[in-house]
Amino acid sequence: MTPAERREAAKAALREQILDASRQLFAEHGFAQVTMRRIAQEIGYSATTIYLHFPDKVALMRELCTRDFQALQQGFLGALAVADPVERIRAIGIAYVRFAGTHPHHYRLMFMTGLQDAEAEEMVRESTIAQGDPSQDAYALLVDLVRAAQAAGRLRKAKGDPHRTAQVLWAGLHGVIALHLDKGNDPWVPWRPLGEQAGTMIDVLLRGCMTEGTS
Amino acid sequence: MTPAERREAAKAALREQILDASRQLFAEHGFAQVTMRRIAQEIGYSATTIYLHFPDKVALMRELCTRDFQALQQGFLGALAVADPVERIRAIGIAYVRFAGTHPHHYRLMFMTGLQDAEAEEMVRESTIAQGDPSQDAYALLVDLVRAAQAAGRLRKAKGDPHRTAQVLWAGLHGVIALHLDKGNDPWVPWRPLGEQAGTMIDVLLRGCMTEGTS
DNA sequence: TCTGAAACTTAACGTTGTTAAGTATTTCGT
DNA sequence: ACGAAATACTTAACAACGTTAAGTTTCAGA
Repeated sequence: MTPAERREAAKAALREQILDASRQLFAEHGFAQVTMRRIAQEIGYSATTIYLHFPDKVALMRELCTRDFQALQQGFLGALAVADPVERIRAIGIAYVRFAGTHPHHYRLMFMTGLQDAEAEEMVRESTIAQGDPSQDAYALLVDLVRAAQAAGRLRKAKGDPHRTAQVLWAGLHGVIALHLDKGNDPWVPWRPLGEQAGTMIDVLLRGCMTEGTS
Repeated sequence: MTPAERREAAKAALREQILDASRQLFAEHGFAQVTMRRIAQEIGYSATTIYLHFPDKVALMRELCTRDFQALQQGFLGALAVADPVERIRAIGIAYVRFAGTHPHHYRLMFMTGLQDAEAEEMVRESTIAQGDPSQDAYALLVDLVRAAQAAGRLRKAKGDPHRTAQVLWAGLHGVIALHLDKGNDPWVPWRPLGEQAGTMIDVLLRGCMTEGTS
């Protein structure tokens, strides 16, 4: 291994170390509560070293998000084995909620962080995920499943647009999760456990989207 | 008017001025983007003056939230005129989404701000709104409407718990709104306009909750 | 008119993300 | 193997933030 390679490998390793420390800290305390200096302390370097590997704190978060999208995608793979088109969608939904319940801070990072418009565009452009490819793009996968269920005559064709149905399904589950994370401890409302509430949501959504008498 | 009264009136007026300036700035730029110094500049006082009227920035936000809850409640009043139990729920939902679309930053402040557990408890305890009274508590109102629709045989009784159905309806709409606010500019997903998407959501949710053949 | 409290301001603290400048350390051409 | 240049990393610092302490003005009540 030439010295140049060795140097580059060490650099990549440190970059990975930064990502690992950040992931753990963000997951434990939340994005805003974690400072650059705290991350630096965790890896035994000074805070400014992080800026040799990432342009700023948001970029660090973005990289974690991109990777976590892929982890979420992995969680979907098991659900794809289900044969029935509607039950397959239900299984995907349950996997989605399970991910959110297991990694609440990751979920918040990925879906509840209002990044600016420019950042969002940049994120898509820079991303290594192939948009539209169902094996890599979770949203495209959901649209595909909806399309299949509609083709099988199990789901209604909402104005011929599978996106409409896919987005309703996604938004419904997101609503349950988001309220749970943001207001779950609000004593004003008698919340039920996340899994239970999400189960009810999936039931209602699917029933609302299904054709008559095919359940 | 005694001088003491005059002083107290002036103090209350300034307090109101702070609230007005904060509301407008928060609504335009968002909570985190507005600084205490910026608010102070707007009202022509120094930043520390605000602390003579509010303990901290979060308390300022809380006061605005409490008032906005009441404004939202007002928006519901018109919808209550609808006779049909199910259509009344639909009208309430539309009013809710309209509020979110008209005051996105207010909505974010009210429903997408993860306040700490202690703060949430304190907020309920300090609140002047009577919890459980449908004329003041929007959630209690929704539960009441669900109960009525169930009693009329139009909505299914989900395990005998109206909270379950109410929370599903709320979470569904919240999901549409939250995704719209946080990810609405994400070019990854072909989003539809908020009103349209929310309309689809209400249709699906109500259909999923209704008893057979009563639409 | 004097006194004391209330209203308000300036100065400052500690913390944040981030940048500038400086110091080792290491690689590479000769 | 030695000096130059690039690389890795650190310390010091900046501007901005929420917030607190201390000081100054204003003004009602005796």
